[in-house]
Amino acid sequence: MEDALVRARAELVEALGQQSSFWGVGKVTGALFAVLYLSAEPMTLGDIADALGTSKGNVSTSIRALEHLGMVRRRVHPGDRRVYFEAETDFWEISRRVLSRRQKPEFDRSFALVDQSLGRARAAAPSDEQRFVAERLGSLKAFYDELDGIVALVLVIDPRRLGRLLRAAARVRRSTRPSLRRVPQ
Amino acid sequence: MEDALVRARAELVEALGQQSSFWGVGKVTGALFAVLYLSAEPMTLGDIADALGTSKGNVSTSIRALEHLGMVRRRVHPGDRRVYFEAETDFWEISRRVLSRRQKPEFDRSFALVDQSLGRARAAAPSDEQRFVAERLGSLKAFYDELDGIVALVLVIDPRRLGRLLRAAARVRRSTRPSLRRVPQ
DNA sequence: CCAATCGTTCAGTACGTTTCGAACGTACTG
DNA sequence: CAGTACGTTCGAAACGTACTGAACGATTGG
Repeated sequence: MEDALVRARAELVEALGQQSSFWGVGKVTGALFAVLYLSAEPMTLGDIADALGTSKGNVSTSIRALEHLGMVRRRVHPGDRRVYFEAETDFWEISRRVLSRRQKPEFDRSFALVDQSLGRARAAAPSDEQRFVAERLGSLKAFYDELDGIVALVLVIDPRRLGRLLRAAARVRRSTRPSLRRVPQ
Repeated sequence: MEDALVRARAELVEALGQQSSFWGVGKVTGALFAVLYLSAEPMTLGDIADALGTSKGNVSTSIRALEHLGMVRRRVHPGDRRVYFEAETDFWEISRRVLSRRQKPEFDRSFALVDQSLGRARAAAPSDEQRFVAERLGSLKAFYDELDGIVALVLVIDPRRLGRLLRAAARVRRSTRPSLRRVPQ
């Protein structure tokens, strides 16, 4: 029965719709991507609106967000004034872009604030209180520094290399500290 | 002037309050943690409410969320019926817990849905359409698989080892493909 | 040049989430 | 046994965000 395909589609649409907040986008936006991703042919804005059961206006707005994240491409056929949309299929590339365009700036802002706060605390008049606050802020900054380095690296490194690297690291760790191996349920 | 310390505190409170949504908690919750983190002594619920300029009820709710994430500990002194709260200071430990208790389950649910969807698509009656959908879902699942492996690893691995590892990987990459080195602004 | 079709915009609205604050239960004090 | 000092709970309000639907400009074909 062809019905199975329909259900498969519907389920992915729901799945991506649900975890849309993870990417930092609206529910419709996630579902929209799912629809495009599972469509063999590029779709027009009206097609998508129908498939999602929502308004064209909504789709227009959502799709712009996806374009901005590099998750959707726009394609125009000569002699056809409709605009066709199709999904980007390289998820590692998508992740990189989402990370760098959405998460990273936010992270950087926060980082700068912590830095500034630390500077202020260090400049304050010496006291037990001052030393305590400065030390805590120092620890926090150190953490942010490391995290920042990791994120920056993930943005540059090849995902397959990353996978291999981590697997290798895991092997070393397992053989070093076997007590931490996961207990089979 | 002692004022600098006060401002340093206020700035961190604001910083963590702002990026609170990153951890998946409310604004007050992030600010609350900042207050506790910069307090030399453990604080009672009333203290915190005063410091934040919010209600005790609000703090009570928020602090429970932080406890559940392992970001705050509760401590009772014998002969004092007040409850004191103090911040967890090991951020790597915190990250691990937040990741495993909040992000991971959500991720797993989504993962299962994709898996199920793929199963359904593969079971559907063969056709061009069916092959296309099955292939796309297969790619998505492969991506999720890799991602899942990475997350699982990060949850187990020692952060310092991770940092060293990534730095090493970056060095290799830089020397291999110097053209990708970042252009100094 | 008109009608139809397409994507975009925006003000209004519906919805979910966060926050407040009063009421409550409990445990200690005198 | 009051009275007080806690932390908790919960309904109501405030708030922000996502969505709707009509109006609009642009483009194309008749």
